[in-house]
Amino acid sequence: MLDEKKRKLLTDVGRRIRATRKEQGLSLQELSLLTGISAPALSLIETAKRDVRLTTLAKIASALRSRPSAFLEDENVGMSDRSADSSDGYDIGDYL
Amino acid sequence: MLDEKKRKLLTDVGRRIRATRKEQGLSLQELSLLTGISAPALSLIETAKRDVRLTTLAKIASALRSRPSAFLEDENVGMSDRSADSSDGYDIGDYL
DNA sequence: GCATATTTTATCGTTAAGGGTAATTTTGCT
DNA sequence: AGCAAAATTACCCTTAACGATAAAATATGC
Repeated sequence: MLDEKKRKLLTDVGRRIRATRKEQGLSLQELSLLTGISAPALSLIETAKRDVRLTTLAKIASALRSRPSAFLEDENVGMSDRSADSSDGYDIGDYL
Repeated sequence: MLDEKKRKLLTDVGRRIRATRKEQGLSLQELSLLTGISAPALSLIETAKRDVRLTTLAKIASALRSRPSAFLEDENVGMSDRSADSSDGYDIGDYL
């Protein structure tokens, strides 16, 4: 799974996390110490190879003194109506 | 895990999801069809018994024609024990 | 160039997310 | 009150997140 939309979401989040971490001059190891999340796991998250859980995102946001929603801010408001096919669910608006 | 802070985060998110769903007059089954997420799973999420993944949150947000960050809007910054080097501004101590 | 730090990747193990189903509880409505 | 719809809970199952470690790749500096 990890189709196009999911990829984009995770890519965006990962990119923002990395940008924030870099801004603060932190290495993955240092962020690992701050969050309790292993450096390899952080790498996977930042490179969009892992579908992070909410509490994990919260830990990262916290360590970076930010908010979880700060990494999610895209203004893709659901535009279309929602009639899904329910095969694998989703997509409704195709948010992009 | 699932300590106090995580609980609060998940409780907040679940409460907001439920509120949004109710506003739109949807049952868990209906939302299940829209999202592809099973009704039991949705129930667990809304009642803060499950640590939802990002893409799952995105599916729900999409079905509710909302944004993932809409469910996360909290002002809790920093549960961290990060030494305050405040390179960027706000240093809220921690939330809760 | 070489040495070093940082990051990525690869395994392995544990734990939990998520679907499915069924049973149970709760809510709503007449 | 009862009945139906909705929601919760409890299983089982598969898959993936996450930590740990080590190894490999990729910067970064000397």
